[in-house]
Amino acid sequence: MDKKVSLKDIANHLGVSTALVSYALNHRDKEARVGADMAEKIRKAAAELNYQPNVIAKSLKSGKTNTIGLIVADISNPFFSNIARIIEDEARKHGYIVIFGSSDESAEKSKLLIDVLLNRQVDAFIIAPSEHTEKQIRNLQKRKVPVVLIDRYFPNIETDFIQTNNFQAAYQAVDHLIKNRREKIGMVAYDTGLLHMRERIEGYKEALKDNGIRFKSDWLRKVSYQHFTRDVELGIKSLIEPTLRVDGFFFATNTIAVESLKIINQSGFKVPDDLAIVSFDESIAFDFFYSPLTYIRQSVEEIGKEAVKLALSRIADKTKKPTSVVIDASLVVRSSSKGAGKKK
Amino acid sequence: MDKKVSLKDIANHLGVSTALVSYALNHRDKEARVGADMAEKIRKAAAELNYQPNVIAKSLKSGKTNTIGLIVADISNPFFSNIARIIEDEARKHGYIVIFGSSDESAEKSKLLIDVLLNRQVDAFIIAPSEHTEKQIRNLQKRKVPVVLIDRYFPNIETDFIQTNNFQAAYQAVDHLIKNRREKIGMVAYDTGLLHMRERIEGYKEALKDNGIRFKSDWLRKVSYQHFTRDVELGIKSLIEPTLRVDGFFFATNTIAVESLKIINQSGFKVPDDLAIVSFDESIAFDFFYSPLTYIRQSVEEIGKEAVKLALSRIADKTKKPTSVVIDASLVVRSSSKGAGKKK
DNA sequence: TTTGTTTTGTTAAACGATTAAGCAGTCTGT
DNA sequence: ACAGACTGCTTAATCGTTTAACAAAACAAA
Repeated sequence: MDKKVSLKDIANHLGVSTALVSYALNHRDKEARVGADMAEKIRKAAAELNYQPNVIAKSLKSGKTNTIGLIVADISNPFFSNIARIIEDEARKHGYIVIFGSSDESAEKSKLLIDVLLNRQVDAFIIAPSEHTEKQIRNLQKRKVPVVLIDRYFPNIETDFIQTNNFQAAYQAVDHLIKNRREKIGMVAYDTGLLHMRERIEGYKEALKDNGIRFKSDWLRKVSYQHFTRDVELGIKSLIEPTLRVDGFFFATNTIAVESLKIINQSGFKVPDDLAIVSFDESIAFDFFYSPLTYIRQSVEEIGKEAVKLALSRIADKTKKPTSVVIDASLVVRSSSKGAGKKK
Repeated sequence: MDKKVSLKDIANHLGVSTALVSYALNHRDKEARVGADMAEKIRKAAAELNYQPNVIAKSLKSGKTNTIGLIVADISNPFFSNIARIIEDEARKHGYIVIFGSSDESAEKSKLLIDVLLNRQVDAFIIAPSEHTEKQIRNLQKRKVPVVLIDRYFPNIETDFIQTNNFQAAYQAVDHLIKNRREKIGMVAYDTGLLHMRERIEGYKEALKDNGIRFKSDWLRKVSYQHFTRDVELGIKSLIEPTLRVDGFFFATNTIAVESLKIINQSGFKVPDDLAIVSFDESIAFDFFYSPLTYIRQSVEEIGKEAVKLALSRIADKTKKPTSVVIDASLVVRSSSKGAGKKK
């Protein structure tokens, strides 16, 4: 009961060929014309010997590993680990397992990860792509490796992707702030060319415009991944200074929001009276902020499930036209964005 | 530049045997006595053709997959996703990748996962074991599959494991509460036989005892995974009722704490004046609770790194005596446990 | 000129499965 | 009685590597 038993072991044990054993265990009795009693005998022996097929060998033969490679910015970020969990469950339902890697928003790390996973012959990639990784994605496509992008996408690459309707969500959030009587709304976003971020910014601007508020470029603060803490602090502080003195904030992600809230907490300004706040994404922190945050809820459930679905259908048909799925987000209104001034 | 190029392709391209190519690319020039210029030629060709070895084939031959299987209760739980991130980085440094699975604290799911990963021929497991999975762990050991347990362990199984010193940490936490003039301290823990939980409870009791406080069994509330929300609510509510009216809480995990804080928030009791609080683990929520929580900080960094280290060393030597690593946790004191009553 | 020693390759088996093709027997129908 | 179909199983190639064992040629030593 020590070394693993192989097909050959079963074959020897019964004095038959490995071919027969393979057919029987794969329930190919009919096509392969395996005798009924022999099939039974083989399956019984397999069970007795506790035979477990060697998936590696299977993969080598079939060229399929039943493995999905998942690349996100950081698996320890709740947004991604939540998606990872959904993807894991969904993948296993279909007999796939998930290998993951964190790119830290770095194109080089991303490339390394893709190479590693490619060598592992993953059947498909699910990627939340970092900036400047277009070439990597294109390369995968050229090699006919199924790729599904999540959370972000590249407009000039035809890929399967699934994404929240960032424009709509941002628009809705900012519109909500304005409807709650805020007029000077600051936004803190990541300094990246990635489209999802640009869409959020566009939604913000459009909502201002449609409400007759002229966008001031000082209201938009872009923070870098490298100097995140510093940039957020500087950004928030300058936005609440008398010169600008915004009365509302729209945060482009939960990480930005969490960091910003710390600064706001130190500032003495009160939410929502002095400052109204809406953030993208969720965070358990939002629930415990003294004025629970209004936030944009992306359906990680749907993103994850759809991502696996797209991946599997592309594995099944590599030539089909790319599908893009855009899902609407919902605004969860809580106290941080309550109306200010006169009107209740 | 489409289909992947194999050793054979390079061999054909140069008109040599695959063996030679293999030797050259593995830099076995010396042992295999490959001509210096030929070796050069082969390596150049490989680079030109962008040869990437097929890891699956390698694995089949070598019996090694350079893969670590990670099984935790839930990858979307920050505690585990943080560990996962460390393990991922650490594993990749050594040429390993990580496949993960979430067991949801269920022994059946755990068994399924182990079987799946076993079939994938993972070189080692890193597992945060669920209750009633002793047999599964023993089985792996019997089959000589390297296993490292993290976060929890089984006292009657000799395994490599790495764990926080739960007793010490809990003792320290509760002792701290008492030193801050709390005398009726409630504890909410998971209802599980797993030793890590029992150790936390023991630490709690011992701290009470050493401080001359007689433990009342009503103070200890065990909540099930299945009826988590309900159990927590009932537990907290009964503990703050006049009959018991505890003046301090010790929460056994961050999940319990987060859920409990919600109830406490509704209760009207104030932290730390009416109730002092210390929790195990971290949570971003703790930072934003109006009275930031004092908590026990486990070093996920150390747990993750050590887990990989133990796994690799066991892969290298399967017969060595199991190593157990116990790391001390540190108490991060903040306002939620500030002294009550007279004494500042 | 043999015999040995190096040097530089090649051959072929192996890892553990899958699967097309082949080969005896046994039936069936006319 | 004999072609053809069917049954039940085996052979052997294959996936992409690795590696032990062998071989051929060049060269040195006797």
